[in-house]
Amino acid sequence: MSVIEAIYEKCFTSEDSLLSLLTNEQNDYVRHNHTSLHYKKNDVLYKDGDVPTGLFILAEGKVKIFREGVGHRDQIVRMIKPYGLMGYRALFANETHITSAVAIEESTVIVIKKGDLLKLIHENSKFALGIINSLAANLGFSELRTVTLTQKHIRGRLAESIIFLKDTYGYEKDNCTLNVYLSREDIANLSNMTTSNAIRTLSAFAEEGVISLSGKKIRIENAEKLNKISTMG
Amino acid sequence: MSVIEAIYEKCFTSEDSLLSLLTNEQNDYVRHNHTSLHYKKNDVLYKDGDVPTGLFILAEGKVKIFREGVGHRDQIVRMIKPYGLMGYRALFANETHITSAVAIEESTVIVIKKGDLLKLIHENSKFALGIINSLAANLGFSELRTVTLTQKHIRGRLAESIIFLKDTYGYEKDNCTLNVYLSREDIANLSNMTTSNAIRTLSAFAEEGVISLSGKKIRIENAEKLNKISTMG
DNA sequence: ACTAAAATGTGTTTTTTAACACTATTTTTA
DNA sequence: TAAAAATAGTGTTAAAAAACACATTTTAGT
Repeated sequence: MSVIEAIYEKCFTSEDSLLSLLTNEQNDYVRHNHTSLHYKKNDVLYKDGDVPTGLFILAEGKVKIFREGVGHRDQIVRMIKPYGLMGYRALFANETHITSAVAIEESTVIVIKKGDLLKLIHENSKFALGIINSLAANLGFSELRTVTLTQKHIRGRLAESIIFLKDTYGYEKDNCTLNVYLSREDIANLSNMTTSNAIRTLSAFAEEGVISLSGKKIRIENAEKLNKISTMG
Repeated sequence: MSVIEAIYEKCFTSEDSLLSLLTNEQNDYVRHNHTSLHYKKNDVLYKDGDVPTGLFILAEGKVKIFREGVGHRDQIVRMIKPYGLMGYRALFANETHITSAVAIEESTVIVIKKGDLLKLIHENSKFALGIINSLAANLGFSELRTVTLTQKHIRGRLAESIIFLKDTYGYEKDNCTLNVYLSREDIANLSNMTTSNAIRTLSAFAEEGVISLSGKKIRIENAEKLNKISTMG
């Protein structure tokens, strides 16, 4: 099995994946009834206003979900890691998309179209509960985020974003470099601040020995201090 | 049938209520297997940190869902109207509550306990889809709200909150008075601003003829202008 | 009805952060 | 590989909104 095939396979079998909740029969059905899409860095998966077509499951890569707000300023509202779900919120709410999804690195996606998805939910209550669990977790994240983005000061917001990126994508082998590479602008859009302030505050953290920077690489040097900044503001 | 009984009955039959998706048999089951709770203004339904016990359906009244943030400043993240669901997000995410729910006026709630709820979902995929639809709608609201609360300026945020209250609770018989009475502090907590600024900005809107104020009564005098303030900032 | 407490309202000061203007560096691409 | 474009970085100014300090009014409890 090639590397690509192995990754693809895990999307159907990993217990982290929603698809692992399918019956053998359903699993088989989906294997023969889905679309597989490949995206390069900066490619658009869907955009604000589009009609949702189905459930997107990220097999490999990283995706940002954001909404354009006042004066072309984007707010990143979610970040997707492998086995994460996308494009289903609008579908289930019977709305058009209110956010856009863009690959931040090369990504592979499995798409299950609306009709098939509803069939799976109808047949399999465990699968339905998996969807419910995912939406509930997302809603919790969004509500927590609303509070911190509105109430914490710049340093607290940035520290929290760095911790969020660590929790979502983890470290590289060295156990301290964030396993995700974002532009300063994306970091700003995640943290509700201007790009200038993201740059400035990252530099301040580096100066204080909390993190260290080298291009887009961010290393957490003092996790405790970072937590404190995130919590205390 | 008394007024109370009629309200209660509608919760099981109104097509706006999730319970209308139940089969006759299930409907009957729930009628005999639920708790009915009554709350006075300012009573706590559940609070941040509590273990979720079941699905709360608001039969009558109004409830605010909020989270205490930095320095005891609350952020209201949802407002519930009759037939609205509460307390189910944490339950489905297998978490403790991350928000608190407090009645803003006398309220009646129907509680379906976790076991029964899971049984209903297992048996009835339409009901499951109803839950999914509700979570998806809430998530959309939360994501939109995150963007406006972080990006709009005070006037835009307050205007949007007033429109939100109108959309949620509607007008009184006069067709222009908001059918909900909030303290200035609650309005501030809904709009991410200090109480002083909520008071000041409400006065400014009244001065400009956009709204008129009389105690906790808010009348929309110029909906078009209000929309413009909300949209343009 | 009377008092204490809570909520509302207003002016001033201070803090935070965006906006702006620009340089330097890195990355694309022609 | 040189030019152009995009990204990163820095200092300064301006705007927005919080914090603070009170006065006034309304509400709740005895």
